[in-house]
Amino acid sequence: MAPKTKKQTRRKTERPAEILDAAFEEFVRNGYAATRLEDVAARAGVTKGTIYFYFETKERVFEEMIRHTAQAFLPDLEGYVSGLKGSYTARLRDLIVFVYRRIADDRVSRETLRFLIAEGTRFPDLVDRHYEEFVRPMIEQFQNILEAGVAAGEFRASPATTFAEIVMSPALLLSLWSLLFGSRKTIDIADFTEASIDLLLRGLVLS
Amino acid sequence: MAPKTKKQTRRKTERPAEILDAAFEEFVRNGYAATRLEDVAARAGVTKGTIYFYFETKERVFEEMIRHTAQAFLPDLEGYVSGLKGSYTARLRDLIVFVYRRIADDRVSRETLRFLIAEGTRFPDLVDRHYEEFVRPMIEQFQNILEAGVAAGEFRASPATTFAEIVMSPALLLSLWSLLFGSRKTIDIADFTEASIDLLLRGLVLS
Amino acid sequence: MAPKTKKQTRRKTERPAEILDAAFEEFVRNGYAATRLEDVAARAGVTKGTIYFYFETKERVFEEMIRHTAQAFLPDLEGYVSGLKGSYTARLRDLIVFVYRRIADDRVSRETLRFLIAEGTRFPDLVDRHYEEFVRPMIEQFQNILEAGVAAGEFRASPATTFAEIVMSPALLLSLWSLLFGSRKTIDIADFTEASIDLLLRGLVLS
Amino acid sequence: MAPKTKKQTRRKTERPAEILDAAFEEFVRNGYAATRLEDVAARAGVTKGTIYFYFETKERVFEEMIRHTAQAFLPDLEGYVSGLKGSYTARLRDLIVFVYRRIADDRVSRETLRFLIAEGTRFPDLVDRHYEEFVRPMIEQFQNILEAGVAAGEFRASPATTFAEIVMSPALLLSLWSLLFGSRKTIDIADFTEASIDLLLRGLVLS
DNA sequence: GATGAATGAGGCTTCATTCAT
DNA sequence: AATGAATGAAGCCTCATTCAT
Repeated sequence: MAPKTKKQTRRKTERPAEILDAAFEEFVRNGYAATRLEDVAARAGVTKGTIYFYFETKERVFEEMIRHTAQAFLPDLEGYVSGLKGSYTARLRDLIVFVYRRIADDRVSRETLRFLIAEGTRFPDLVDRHYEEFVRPMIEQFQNILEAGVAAGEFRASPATTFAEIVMSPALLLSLWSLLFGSRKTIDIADFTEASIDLLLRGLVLS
Repeated sequence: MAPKTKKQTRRKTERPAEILDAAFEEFVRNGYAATRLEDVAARAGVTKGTIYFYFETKERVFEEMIRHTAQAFLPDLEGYVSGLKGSYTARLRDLIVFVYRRIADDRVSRETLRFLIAEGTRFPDLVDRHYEEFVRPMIEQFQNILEAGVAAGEFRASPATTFAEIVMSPALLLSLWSLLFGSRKTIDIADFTEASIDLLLRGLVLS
Repeated sequence: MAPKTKKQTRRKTERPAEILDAAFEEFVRNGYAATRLEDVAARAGVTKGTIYFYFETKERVFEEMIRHTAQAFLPDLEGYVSGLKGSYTARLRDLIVFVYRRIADDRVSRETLRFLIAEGTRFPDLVDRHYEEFVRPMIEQFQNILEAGVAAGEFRASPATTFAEIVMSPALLLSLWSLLFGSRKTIDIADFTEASIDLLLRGLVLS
Repeated sequence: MAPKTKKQTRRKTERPAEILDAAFEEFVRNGYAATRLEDVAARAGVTKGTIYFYFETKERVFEEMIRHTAQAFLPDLEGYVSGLKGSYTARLRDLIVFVYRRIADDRVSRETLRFLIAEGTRFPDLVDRHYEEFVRPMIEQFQNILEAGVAAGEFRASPATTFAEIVMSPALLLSLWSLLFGSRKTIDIADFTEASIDLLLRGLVLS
């Protein structure tokens, strides 16, 4: 096993990921239509042709890029949830902080949201896939805690406990705020999160 | 003034608006980059050249279209707010219903949000303009009610009263939901709104 | 009626034909695949874009080019045949000379045959169209004369009189010869035609 | 020599022929320009690189393919002719049947003709080579019989006896017919051949 | 001998924009 | 005001060819 073989093998294996990483950056910079595959190639350190060796079309690059950057959130989420302890109030608070950080703070998640909103009409399968792998699991986790909290007599059985989406909505606002205004107008994420949690728990928890 | 002249005059005056309406539909259908000015022209019942008589570039058409469709929200909002009566709780509830309908239910607002998210990087002025004309006034109105409610001893002086954006976040979620999933996955807007209001007021109002 | 208007109108009308004429020359020079539309444009004195204003694709240019160059043979043939006089032997001879000249001598017909052979698999409709407009009428005219000649007792009722195609075959050989060998190997068309006619009539005519 | 070695050796020797056979099929299917060497490779069960081990360029593959498929006609022809017996009329008839079958009936000959017509301008050497190895020998054989028949007093000394090509022309028509119309329009080869022979001999043979 | 990853020139096609009428 | 023919820059994609392994 000469190192040479190893190097090339690694190359062949890593190339697609390198290309998709470069694609992410270029698509972020210019949007789907205004991005030239040649620039993606240049950023990845290859030439146009190489991209077409791994991906059939520009659309395919985009789709795979979304898939690529979206990987491995589910395990994180489930791992985190299974580690939650304490009262349901505490668990809800912790999960909110965890999820808000992911949605509002993480550049990749944020820009992926932009892609899905901007190009979702052209790539409905991507959106649905994202729903299954991101949105639904997240909502279900919140739902679980809400229902368990209600069952445990910790939370009030309000209509809001059937709309776990509500709990996520301030995080979405933060994400959109960042997408729209970038650094021109900022919201203090920590304070905003705290305020949201405060409001939420006051509305939920039985006094 | 023969009727012909009159009609033609009206035509001349309406042309730009007709073009912008057509542009809105085409940009919705395809997104900014994938929309061809020729299709806009066809939909408006004119030819490409005519568009260039009224607008300098495709970018200009897009910008004017955003302005055009966004007009006349401010007066509505201020008119509505000035008509609010009763307790601050009641006023807040009424304003939320009014605003949610606008943000979540109105196709034009929704698609404008998509445009701003998708193309905001390319048109930061548009976004900022929108902030001034939509987002800030809305937030201020909520802020006013929240502060007045606190001052009146109706609302708790929670951190949330300094983040009026939170109040709008469920509406944004509804809007995004619709942009992403269209008719594939729906949330009952009325129920969702009620649940949001319920949660919010429980969190805010002093018992 | 300013001459300017006239000029432009004429332009608009003539452009397609000019492009197709240029296309014929370029396709002859390089074949279908190796011809660049840009060269066609240059030869026609326009730019690439103009071609796409009039024709959807390169394939369409090719198809229309074939149609364009093929026009107006049918009228010639029928006109010629209706003018034929004398014995059927004489008529047959005259028609052979007329048709051979067309098939073997005319560069456009010859190169069209090459196009059809080379690209016929890709454009079967073109081939079938050509059969209907060229081959079948020609055969029918020969068939008519052969049958009339037999009926009149001038020709022998041989199996060949049911295969009028045979009569055309020496012309095809001449055409192919020219397509294959160009000026490298030549056959004296007049002599060859005479020899063919001589052989044919000896085989057909009742002594 | 283990059987493995033997097999591999045989492989090595046969590879070029296998590639050329595959090339023939692909070139038939798509024409020269539209055929991708990768498809040739796939059909031959090798990879692109292998083709370049045996052939320098795509042009070379094409040229060699033509040579490869064209091999071994000359021996057949000469063998057949040397076996002919009987009157010159009978010999001519037999040779016509033999040659017609080859030209009109054999798929390889037919498609080779298509290649030569389609790409002959780009590969004049191929055409000339074909002339020397196919066309000229064939014509000479006919010429020989015609001249011998005239000398023997069997055939009339008509101008046609100096144009042996005429004798081959119905076969060419059959071949072209098949190339152009494939199975869409068919001519009964046997009947057509009989009719041609009948006509020809009536025109040639002294009564 | 054979592989297949990588290259890059080249062509088709699109479309924003211009301008003579 | 409006038309629509014409332009030409630009980008996607193909594929013959190379070469390290």
